Amino acid sequence: MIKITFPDGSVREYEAGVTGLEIAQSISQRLAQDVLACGVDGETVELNRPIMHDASVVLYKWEDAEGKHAFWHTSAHLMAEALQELYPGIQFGIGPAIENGFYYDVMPAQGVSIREADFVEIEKKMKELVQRKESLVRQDISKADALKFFGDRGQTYKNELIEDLEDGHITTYTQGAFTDLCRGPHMLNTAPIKACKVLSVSSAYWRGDEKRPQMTRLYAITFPKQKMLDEYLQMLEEAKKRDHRKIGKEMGLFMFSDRVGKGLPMWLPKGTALRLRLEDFLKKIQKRYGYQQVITPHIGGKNLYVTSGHYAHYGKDSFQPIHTPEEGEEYMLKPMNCPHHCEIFAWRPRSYKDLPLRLAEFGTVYRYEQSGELHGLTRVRSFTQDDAHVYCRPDQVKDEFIRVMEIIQIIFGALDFDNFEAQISLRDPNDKEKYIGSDEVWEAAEKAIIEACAEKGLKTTTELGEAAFYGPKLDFMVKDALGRRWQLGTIQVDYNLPERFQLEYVGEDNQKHRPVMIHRAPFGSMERFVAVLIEHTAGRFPLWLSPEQVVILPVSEKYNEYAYKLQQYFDSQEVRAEVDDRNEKIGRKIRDNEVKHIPYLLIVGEKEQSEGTVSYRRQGGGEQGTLKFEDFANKINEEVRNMVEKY
RNA sequence: GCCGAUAUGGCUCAGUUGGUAGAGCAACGCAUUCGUAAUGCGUGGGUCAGGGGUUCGAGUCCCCUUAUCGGCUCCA
Repeated sequence: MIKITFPDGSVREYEAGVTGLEIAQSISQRLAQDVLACGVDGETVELNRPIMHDASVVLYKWEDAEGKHAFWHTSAHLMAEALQELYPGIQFGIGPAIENGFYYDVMPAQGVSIREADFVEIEKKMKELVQRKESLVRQDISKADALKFFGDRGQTYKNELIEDLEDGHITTYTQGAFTDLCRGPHMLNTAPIKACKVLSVSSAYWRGDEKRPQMTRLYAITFPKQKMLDEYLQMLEEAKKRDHRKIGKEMGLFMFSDRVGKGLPMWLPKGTALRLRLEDFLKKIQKRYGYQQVITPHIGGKNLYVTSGHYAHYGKDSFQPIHTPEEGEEYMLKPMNCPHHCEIFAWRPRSYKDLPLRLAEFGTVYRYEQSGELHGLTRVRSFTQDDAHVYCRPDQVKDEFIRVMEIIQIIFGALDFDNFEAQISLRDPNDKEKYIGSDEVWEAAEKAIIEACAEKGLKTTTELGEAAFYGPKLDFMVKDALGRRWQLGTIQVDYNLPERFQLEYVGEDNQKHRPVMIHRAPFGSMERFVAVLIEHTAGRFPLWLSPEQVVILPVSEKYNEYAYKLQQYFDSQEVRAEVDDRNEKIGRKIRDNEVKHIPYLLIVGEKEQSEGTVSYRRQGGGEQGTLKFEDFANKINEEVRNMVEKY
């Protein structure tokens, strides 16, 4: 007999060789039906894997990430099986489960392509295969046999994968006529897959290498119930309604023009009002944190970037130099503000008493992003960073880093951005060529970041090889409406630029010392931040009043809750009379909590020339009075500001 | 940059096997002043992304360019 320990700490005894499924059956029939995979001592395995020793066991259902993973991974095999039947001669790459569903990279036979129009056929075939209730059979296979097996079937990509595997650790899974190289784990058979949907087709480089062939990547998702698929698809539709590109267009926040150029956004009056509101908010905080504003030109001499090292790294992939009538004179659109700020630091001799010197600028920069990368406001070719550079003594780095983290926390907190991820990006220790600066300097910078995060108790993930070429960084990542991850705030410790610009300060010892530089941008870029803010607020959070009396009111399930707050102010005939006709209707709807019919996002109470007065009365009795429209608007502004800024 | 898809009035979309551009909303005008999915009547608005080709004839078929969308790669 062996002892099986469950997550709740309870222990049961079973015969050696018992399987996860048998354990589930011993608990309840219902559980046995729902369980998809099991964890044995931390490893997820099939339900029919015999357990030979004492172990801690977790039974995974659909609700568990591991359960979904097994479900989707199995579904990937199912789709591959369908593709194998539909597209003779197709070769398979990899087919993993992902956050929402799975994909399979395939290479159809020469001259064959898989198109959106074929999705229905694939889904049909998958459903047909499910009907056969085929079991997935796991088999250990030697490397030589595996190479022969897949080689005989012309699966060159699979063989390339096998080459990298260690003999003795190779397994395959077979269902019906389809055998795949796979580590598992899987469900015991494909029967639980009740609903499937091929979502999109695109291409992906084999093994992520742009020099390798492009595979056809099919994204799909499956569910144990048709209803769950319907709900998922509906959820996707809802998410599309929150897309900042759609809302930005509808609300008139920003625009693009082919004549101006792709990736070059233009802020319309309402969008500008929103953006300025955010900028003012940050400026106020920065003032409190001892920052000084500076303003620098949009271009800089090419030599500036040769000095900074950016030219060597990005020169060829940037907007190319601007030439003047002067022979040999070249300027570049600035792709970042740091070099300009370094010149400001070097403006005059600096004392240790000047440090930390915190220079802030809403600096518009220009980067030649690959055309296929452009995406709404989130990836553009001209954008404004809420940039600042903190020059400090080496012993001040950690404190300054922490102060920057505080600013980011204030902002994210005020805007209710709670589900961000903090990512520490370090250099790839195996590819030091990519980076500039000495080992000691890198180690000091990485240590400072790690310690600062630990000290602030920030939950972080660490990515190797994601550092900027001049230093490690801490990034704050937020997801958009469709779950795509975008980097917003960033803090970077840099020992290299001060070196390149030979920045110095005179220390207490009357000797010259090199300052350390911290790059930081809490919003990241105004464009991207506003994009993500729109998608977040459209989903759930209240409202914004700019100094121009623009209220942006997002619609969501929680809409009523926010609408109620506004109701307090709009509960008067006079307000209705003051705002223009269209907004009047909206005001009324808010009052009546008639929100289900309102479009995604509204602007309420916008009034350009108002001379009248407003009588207002707070709902539920209490405060009332009469104010000029302007004062009334300011009053609302103030209250909403307090509400939003919370601190 | 790469693979694939898309491109019709301000917006959302129709437009059957190629035969002289349609709707709703918006805008504008008049009436109405309470009409609480949004009053009534009327008006204007598109060389169907741009260019080339096939054809007696192209929004509809073919090619090129541009932009956008979904991914890949990239992201100072």
